[in-house]
Amino acid sequence: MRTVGSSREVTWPAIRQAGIELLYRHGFEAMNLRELAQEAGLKGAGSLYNYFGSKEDFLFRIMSEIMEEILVELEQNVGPVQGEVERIRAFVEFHIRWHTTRREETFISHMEMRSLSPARYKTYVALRKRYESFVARLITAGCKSGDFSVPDVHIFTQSLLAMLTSISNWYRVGGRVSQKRLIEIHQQMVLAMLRSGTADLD
Amino acid sequence: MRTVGSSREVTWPAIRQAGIELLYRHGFEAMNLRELAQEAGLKGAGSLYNYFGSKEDFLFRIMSEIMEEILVELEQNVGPVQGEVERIRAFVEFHIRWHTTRREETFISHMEMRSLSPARYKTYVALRKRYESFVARLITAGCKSGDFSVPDVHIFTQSLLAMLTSISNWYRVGGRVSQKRLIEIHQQMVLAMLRSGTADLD
Amino acid sequence: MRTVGSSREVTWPAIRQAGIELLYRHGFEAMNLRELAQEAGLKGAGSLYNYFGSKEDFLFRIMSEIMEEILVELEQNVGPVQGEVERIRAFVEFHIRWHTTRREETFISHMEMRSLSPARYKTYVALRKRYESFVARLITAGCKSGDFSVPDVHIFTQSLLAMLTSISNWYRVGGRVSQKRLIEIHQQMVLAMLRSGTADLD
Amino acid sequence: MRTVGSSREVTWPAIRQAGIELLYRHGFEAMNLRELAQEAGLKGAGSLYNYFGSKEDFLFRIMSEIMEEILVELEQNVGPVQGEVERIRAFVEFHIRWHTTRREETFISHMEMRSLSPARYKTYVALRKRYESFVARLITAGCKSGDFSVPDVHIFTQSLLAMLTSISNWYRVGGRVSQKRLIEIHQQMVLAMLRSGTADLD
DNA sequence: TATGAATGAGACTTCATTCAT
DNA sequence: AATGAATGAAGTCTCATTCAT
Repeated sequence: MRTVGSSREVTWPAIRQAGIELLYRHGFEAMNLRELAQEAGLKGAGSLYNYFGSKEDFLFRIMSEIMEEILVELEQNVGPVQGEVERIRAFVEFHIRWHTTRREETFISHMEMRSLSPARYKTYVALRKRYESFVARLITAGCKSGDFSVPDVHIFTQSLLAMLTSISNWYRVGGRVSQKRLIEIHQQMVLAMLRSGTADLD
Repeated sequence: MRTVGSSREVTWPAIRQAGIELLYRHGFEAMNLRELAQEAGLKGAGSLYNYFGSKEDFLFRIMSEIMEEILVELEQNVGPVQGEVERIRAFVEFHIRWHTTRREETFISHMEMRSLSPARYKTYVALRKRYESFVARLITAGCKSGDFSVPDVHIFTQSLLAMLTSISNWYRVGGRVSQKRLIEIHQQMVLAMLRSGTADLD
Repeated sequence: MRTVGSSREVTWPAIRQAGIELLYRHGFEAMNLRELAQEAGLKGAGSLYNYFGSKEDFLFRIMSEIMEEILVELEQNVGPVQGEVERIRAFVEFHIRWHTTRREETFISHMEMRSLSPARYKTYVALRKRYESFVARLITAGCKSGDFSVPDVHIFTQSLLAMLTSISNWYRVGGRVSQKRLIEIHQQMVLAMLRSGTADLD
Repeated sequence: MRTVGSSREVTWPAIRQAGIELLYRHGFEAMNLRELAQEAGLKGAGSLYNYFGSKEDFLFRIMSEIMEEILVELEQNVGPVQGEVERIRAFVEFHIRWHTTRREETFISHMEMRSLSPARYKTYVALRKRYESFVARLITAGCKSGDFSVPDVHIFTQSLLAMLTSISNWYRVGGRVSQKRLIEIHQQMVLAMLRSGTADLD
């Protein structure tokens, strides 16, 4: 007898949530589907195959959903803001907020790319590039408007994202620094960096 | 028939080199000892156990050796330099140089921590902390001397290292940007960041 | 393609039977799970892990089931008999019959105790003690009733059981001596022993 | 550099002693040569092969030496005694004394026969048969002289030896019963058994 | 005769995946 | 859509044995 109410709309979210937890704790290679099934409330790993075609397919779905979600939220949070300085401030806030609130997802997104098959890797990288491009365009715009001045937009974008994303590695809710202050500090640092040199607008 | 002259002084370095390569390509969980043995010039995986007690012990040795090496080189390259500004410039250069030259080691050091047992994890983190402390002390000194001014030394250190380390993710020798220019750009960026706010000298 | 109808009720008995055979022929350390799987009608040793958690757990289950079985049969065969002399005769018959009919089980039960983990060893010894206690109580009762007279009940019990159990080492069905005669001879010997000295009824 | 004084006359006894200990503790299949080497004061298992040709050969040597020793002592202790009743008393004393004093050797001799190759098994069984024959002849002589009367000399011999040997399983020096009393009790029990029925002198 | 290291075989165990029910 | 069981492949690790030094 199966649990009442089990169905696609109930089971997949349970798998998804358990999956993120397990991917975060053990990593893709080290996690196993038996445990995933159990944590998702299923008795046997076989049932999972009603929801994905293979373990790697599962990983890809999790990672894609996360990426799509952040893209939607990025647009919602930063899209409407006017003025390059305000936009970059909004971006820093959004990025830090997301990556500290959803540490597990952040971690997975970065760590598990290597476990994707070449085809899915490409697809995923394309998705992620849309995020990076958003930032790169923002900076380029700021350079054109004269608000920013950086030596190399691409390098800058990479370094900026690495710096902001890395916060999730050490930040703990309820720690020495509040999220609000964390954001302020980084807004300040980023703006300083954004005036560090001559832009090349290639 | 075994290779003449094979012995501890020859075999361990071979294992180490092959190990770094495999850890980089596949990750700890996905790599396997048969392949490691083969790439190290051994016929069977069993022979490896003359050099470590378990797969995880192998990982720990590799990671520790890398960390110890970088600590020695850090001291050699930055230790003698005088003046905080020059020291930070030397550090940026050293860090970028090491992490772009030894991309595989860098990658491993960051990705595979999670595969260490709790005890070894602790030991390794302590080793790594010595590197971070070096940088934190440098920045603190600069703040005291008035050369630098940052909102929070600890946060700054973390973000700085993440930014610089991340270069190894995308930098390719022979790419659009020379190593020399890469270093200059980041020295400039870092110095800008280092004047981004009021220091707290806790 | 797997055999239709295979399921827990079919497979475990097959494993059990094959297991007893292999434990008898090779001993616990020398037997291997590949062969066990094959003899039980399974393709790979991995399948066995649906039925036990480890090789040692397998041993424990086999040994426990045997012990539980003999305890049930002891009760059925000797329990109802009245009068100490008749009871001891019934016991000798039952013990010899069981141990010569089920030589493999007997052998395993004695030889493989050493391969149990300390915890399981303890559990198993407790089970076995129930058998020994049954005999010890029988002899004690006989001493009290004046039918028997032995120097030391505990020592006597141990030696008696060793003697009777050892029959399975050399007895072969269809040999020089019939099972019936074997039983008679030992009943006679045991009764002689049971009148060999002054009882201590501690 | 090897330990001074290491030589055949020193090393083999060390191996022998360590071997008996390990065979007793772990059993033949479960013991391993690395540990044996170490406990014998050698650094590597390779050295052992100066003293035996294979692990099984090692086992055979240990077991044979033990058997030969007990045969010599049997002759020394029981051979000179006159009169069947006195001889059987002497035998019971000797057997119990040997098997309780040298518990490890006793245990090994019984448990590890199964690990011998067929050829060595045969050789070893022949050796052991000499011991059993000694006892069988003693009983036969007693039956002829009218001192004893047993239903079946062969069965009796087997059961007698099993009973006496089993003492080593539970007897502990310093326990409830002294060795002296243990011997007396069994002498009494054995003599009772020896008058339990009509001898067949086949 | 001892040592250190290599070999090769094999062991237990785990796991993604499949499939009848 | 879930379950229980089987499959097959692979992985880590152990160990007797060999051999150059």
